[in-house]
Amino acid sequence: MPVYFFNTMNRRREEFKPLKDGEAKMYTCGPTVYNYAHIGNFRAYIFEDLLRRALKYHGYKVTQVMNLTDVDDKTIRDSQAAGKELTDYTKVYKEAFFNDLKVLKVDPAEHYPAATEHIKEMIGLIKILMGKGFAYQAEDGCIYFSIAKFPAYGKLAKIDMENQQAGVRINTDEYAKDSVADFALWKAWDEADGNIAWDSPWGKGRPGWHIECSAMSMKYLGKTFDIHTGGIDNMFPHHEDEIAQSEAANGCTYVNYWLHCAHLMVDGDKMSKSLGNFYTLRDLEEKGYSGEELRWVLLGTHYRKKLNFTLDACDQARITLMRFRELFLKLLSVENEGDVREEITTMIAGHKKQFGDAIGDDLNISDALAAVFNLLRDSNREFDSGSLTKAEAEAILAQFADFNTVLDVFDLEPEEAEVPADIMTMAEKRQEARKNRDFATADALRDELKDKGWFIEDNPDGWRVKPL
RNA sequence: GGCGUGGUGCCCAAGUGGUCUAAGGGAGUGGUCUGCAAAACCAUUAUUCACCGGUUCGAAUCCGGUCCACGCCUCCA
Repeated sequence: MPVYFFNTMNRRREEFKPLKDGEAKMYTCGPTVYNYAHIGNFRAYIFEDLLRRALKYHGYKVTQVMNLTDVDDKTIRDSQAAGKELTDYTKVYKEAFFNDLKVLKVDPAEHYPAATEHIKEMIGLIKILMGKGFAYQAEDGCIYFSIAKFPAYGKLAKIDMENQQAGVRINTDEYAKDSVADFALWKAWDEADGNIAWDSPWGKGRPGWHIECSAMSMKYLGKTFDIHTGGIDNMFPHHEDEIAQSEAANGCTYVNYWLHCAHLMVDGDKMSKSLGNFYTLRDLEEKGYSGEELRWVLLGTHYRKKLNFTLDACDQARITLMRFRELFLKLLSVENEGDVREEITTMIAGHKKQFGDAIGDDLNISDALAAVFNLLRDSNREFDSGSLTKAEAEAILAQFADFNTVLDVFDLEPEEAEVPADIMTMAEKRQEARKNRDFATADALRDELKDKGWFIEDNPDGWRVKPL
């Protein structure tokens, strides 16, 4: 079954044709570890997780690289402000980042190269660019990439450099570069860098931001690879610069498919570090939301569409996931003997097909979730009819497990909550009252239990107590 | 100024030339069940897809124009 992606390079939905059959190599722009990542960052990481899981669902072997930017203006600035060594400072946020990924059930990438551990590769790449005449050393000692030497510059962002207004806030006089748009490959050391410096053929200094992605993707994925992902705002200039560096140095196509994820908004406003209106995962965990609930919210909007994040949506996610949980509990309780009826097999297969087609069609999550909800509804209906066999219930649960390899939001083996003895006693007293048709007492006890956080549910064949 | 995205029911949202009198979720309403609830299920809520014009046997889907909202061009996923 073919898989399709919307390729930003051509602004079209295209069939995915990997360089090597059955394998997908992807590179993802990772975090700059100078602070805790916020929920908007995680929107992107969850999109990339969905992408790799969708590829795997369709049988691809995935090799993903995600870089960690642990040296740049911000990490240097903030580590100095904190009075810490750079590596000690970034270590804290690296660890926090991996912990957050775990909470959100983001599958780990195959490689997480850190910029500071690949200085040698970056210098090597800059050497090639210098050798081929694409880069030059300016009077300030920095090495710049000369955009004028790379005519294809702007092909991803569809920017024609001739027509660009010189940025309103750029003071051209401050720069030693030949052209304002030229970007730094290597930054010569200055006092603000403190003790952060590496030796290079061009004097001591540190790499520019863009060069790390080109150098590290080349090392782990090759000169040309299948998929490059990132946030829409990284498209220009960062990804454009990556293309320029890599294609100038290697003389071949850098990436075949570019996938960009839209922004996350909070209550209708753009969220960003500079605006300061952001939630970290910690903030939301403190409010009592689980990783699965947040994952459900971040997963639910198609990646190319702006996602409006609200706490209301998180509350809703809890209720929705509870609906599934209730179904799983019901299915696990089925004991009827018997085979799996043909119609059940057909029903399950139909929903599986819808799900697979949807997730393979540029990650159409809405349609994929529709399939999941359709299975929920049909399963409930079958359960209610009372004819469901244990084998059928297991087949349905197996299908949810299959969906869960992509979604990873369900607990497929939920357990009934432990009910404290005093709560149980009250519930039993209520049943007694109901039996005697003393509904006033029964309802009073039900209200009292509700105040204590427990809910009594009467079923045709009994009753149960569950937490609110 | 340049580049780009989007406007689908009360809300979120899929669908991008015929099976669309438009999927799915939320909310509402009616019903089955229940002592009453809850849960679950059933029914119901867009002859219509921002607006105007065009192409076509046929358009939410293509083309042109208008209006509105938003993003990037500057560190940011």
